[in-house]
Amino acid sequence: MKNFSDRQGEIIGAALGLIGDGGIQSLTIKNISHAVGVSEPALYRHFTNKHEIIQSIIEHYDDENKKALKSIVDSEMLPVAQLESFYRRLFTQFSGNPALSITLLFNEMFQNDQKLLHRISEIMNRTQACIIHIIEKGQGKNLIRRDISARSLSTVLIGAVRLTITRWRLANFGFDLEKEGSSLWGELERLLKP
Amino acid sequence: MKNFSDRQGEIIGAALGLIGDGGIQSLTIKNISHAVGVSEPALYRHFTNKHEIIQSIIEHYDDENKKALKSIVDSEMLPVAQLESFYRRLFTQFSGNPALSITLLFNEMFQNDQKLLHRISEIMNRTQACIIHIIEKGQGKNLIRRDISARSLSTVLIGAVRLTITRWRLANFGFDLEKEGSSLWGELERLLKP
Amino acid sequence: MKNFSDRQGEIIGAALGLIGDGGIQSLTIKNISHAVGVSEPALYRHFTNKHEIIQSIIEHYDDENKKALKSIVDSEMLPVAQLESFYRRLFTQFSGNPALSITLLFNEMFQNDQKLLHRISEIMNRTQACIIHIIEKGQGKNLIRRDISARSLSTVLIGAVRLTITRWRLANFGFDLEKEGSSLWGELERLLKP
Amino acid sequence: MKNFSDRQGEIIGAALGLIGDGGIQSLTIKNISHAVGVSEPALYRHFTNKHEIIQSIIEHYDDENKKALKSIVDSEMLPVAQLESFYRRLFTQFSGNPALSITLLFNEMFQNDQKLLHRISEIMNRTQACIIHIIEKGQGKNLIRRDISARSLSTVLIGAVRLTITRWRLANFGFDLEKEGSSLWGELERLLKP
DNA sequence: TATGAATGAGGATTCATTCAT
DNA sequence: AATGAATGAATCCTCATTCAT
Repeated sequence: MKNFSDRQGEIIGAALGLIGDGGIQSLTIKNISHAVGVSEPALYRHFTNKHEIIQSIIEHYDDENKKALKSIVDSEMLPVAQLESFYRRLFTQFSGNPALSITLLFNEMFQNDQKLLHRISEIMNRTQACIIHIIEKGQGKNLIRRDISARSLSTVLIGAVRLTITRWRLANFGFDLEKEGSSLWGELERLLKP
Repeated sequence: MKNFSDRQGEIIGAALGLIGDGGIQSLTIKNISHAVGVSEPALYRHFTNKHEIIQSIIEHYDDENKKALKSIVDSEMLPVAQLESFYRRLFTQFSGNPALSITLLFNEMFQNDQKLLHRISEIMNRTQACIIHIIEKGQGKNLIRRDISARSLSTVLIGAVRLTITRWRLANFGFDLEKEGSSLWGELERLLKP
Repeated sequence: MKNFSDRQGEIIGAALGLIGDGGIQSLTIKNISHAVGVSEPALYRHFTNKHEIIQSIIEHYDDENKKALKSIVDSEMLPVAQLESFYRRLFTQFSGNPALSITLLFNEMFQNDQKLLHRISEIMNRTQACIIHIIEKGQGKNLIRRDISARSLSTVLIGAVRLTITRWRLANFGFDLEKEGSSLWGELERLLKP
Repeated sequence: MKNFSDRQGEIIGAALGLIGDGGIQSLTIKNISHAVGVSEPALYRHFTNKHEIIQSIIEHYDDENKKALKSIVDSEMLPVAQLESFYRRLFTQFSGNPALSITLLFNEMFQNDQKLLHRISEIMNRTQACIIHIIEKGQGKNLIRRDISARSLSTVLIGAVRLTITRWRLANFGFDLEKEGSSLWGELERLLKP
């Protein structure tokens, strides 16, 4: 859990915003420095590299993600409620900060950097492992159908979330993501029932 | 349905390969021309723009996609079999040509081009509309569960496919996509049952 | 007096038009070939070079100019009438074909080609020599003031013409050149009077 | 009245020199940067564009021109002396810095840029308006002939200057411009007399 | 901690020209 | 006589990065 300075936080925020608005193509040192309101060389006081900035974005996202997952898993809720909680958190979070939605898609962006790709893969796997764990608990208590593997159910769940958010982005954030997510959840819940 | 010349086809192929290997970042005129084996200016005989090359990639993908969808919808198969057919086609196709998998992810790549984004959105919507139509037929014949809307089921289905392929990419094409897809399908089928 | 083929004439015409519309910057092989309606390599059947095309434009202009001057000098008119005739011819000619006005300004365009520059200088000098000759005849007959050298008077005359046409170009051909020229001539005539 | 930094001044100077030597054709970013002694990208720290460089050349010229005109008009000299002063300033100035002579010919160079053309037109008109004003004052005091409009006289005057300088350029700066100008002025003065 | 100035490498694109057909 | 395809050289410009201050 790296600790970022204020300026570093600012920079990461600006970078996230830029990626959200215009894709990685618009993540240039010039754009970041403008967004932060400093000169270009100033960035090199806070990060050795453009690459380090990107890495930090991912680590930053990972931190937040880990915390949220932990708080859900550690809670006393029933498994299905935990899934719902996880599920709703995503939609609420993205609704409030559309730029964040880009994090879901990191894997497409850093194709030319094996190390980064590997890191992203790790993060995705950890999240899925967590979901699987919750589902298995639910299946153990017979609250979730057992005729389908926890793994497949997790794929269905996460896949549906990702696709919905992708469509939201493509629609230029033009529909109410939380409402859409809410109505979808009602159906997904039915899908999970034993 | 545009008709591409031989060279145009070659260029589109090379471009697809480059995107597949290194993301849009590596889709440069230089790289394309090297891949095709000609000089950079030569490309401008065949496309007026780099942008036109990108557009053509998308149109090319759209053509193939449309054909495949049509042949499935026009077939005599039962709805669930049609879904399976659509589903398997994707996995087989991508298995054979990993670079193609990039097409699923176009939406993440051309963030700074509203027109292109819109076109991609259109293509995605058409595909989903088609899936929904099949599911509704299945629901009409009581072959597919009716307690969940066709739309939600399509989201679940497509989302699961996309996520699986994404994971395959992230794993560096390191597992057998078709096998993974096959086992997932067995479970999805059970999910669809009334 | 070179003889140009039909196609060569067409090409020279197109080139003149292009220069007139957008300056030498727009005199490209591509633009010329488009204007003529043939492919780019086709031009090389008719001229060995882009340079030769430019040269031919100048020679073409020279031919026309020489003919006009000769017909005026050979006429029976009085010197002042000859001057007026020369003067009016320019304004009428340019009025009818604005693109032609560019010829007056050749000297500014081919700055990097000493040979061409020299040729243009020659043409200008010949024209002025001719005007001087006419003025001297007028001075001999006491029809034109003698307190100012024929050379200076020619400079005044030609300078006024050039400036007027330049201003017309700058005004985007937005005023009636012939009318403007006519009214100016009335005053110039008075200036020449003994 | 824009304020240029030292480097900007250097760049404008280099650009003027290049245009003077080889026309706009030789005004390339590469040439300018070489002339200044820096790399090509360095120019973009000081001007956002090649276009902005060109614009600045014109504004720079305009500044100098305005100042000179003002000092002449504000002086106590008689109108004809003012004309002479204006007239001689041009010849002296150009004599000392042949590259500057190019400014007289800007109008021929930027044919494809309507905005720039308009600006040049403005500058020319202002200068002429100033000359006309002086002449009118002279006519009011009966120091300049009244049978010819001030406007026509200004055209004659400016036209003669421009033509002389053009010829000087064409002659490769091969004659003494100031002497030539001096002798011409003697005659022009006679032309102006009532 | 910050900046103004600079740069090498590389980006897309246009140019005049050549060559096989 | 004409063309489609190709190209080396040059165009303007942007990028991430460095360095002296």
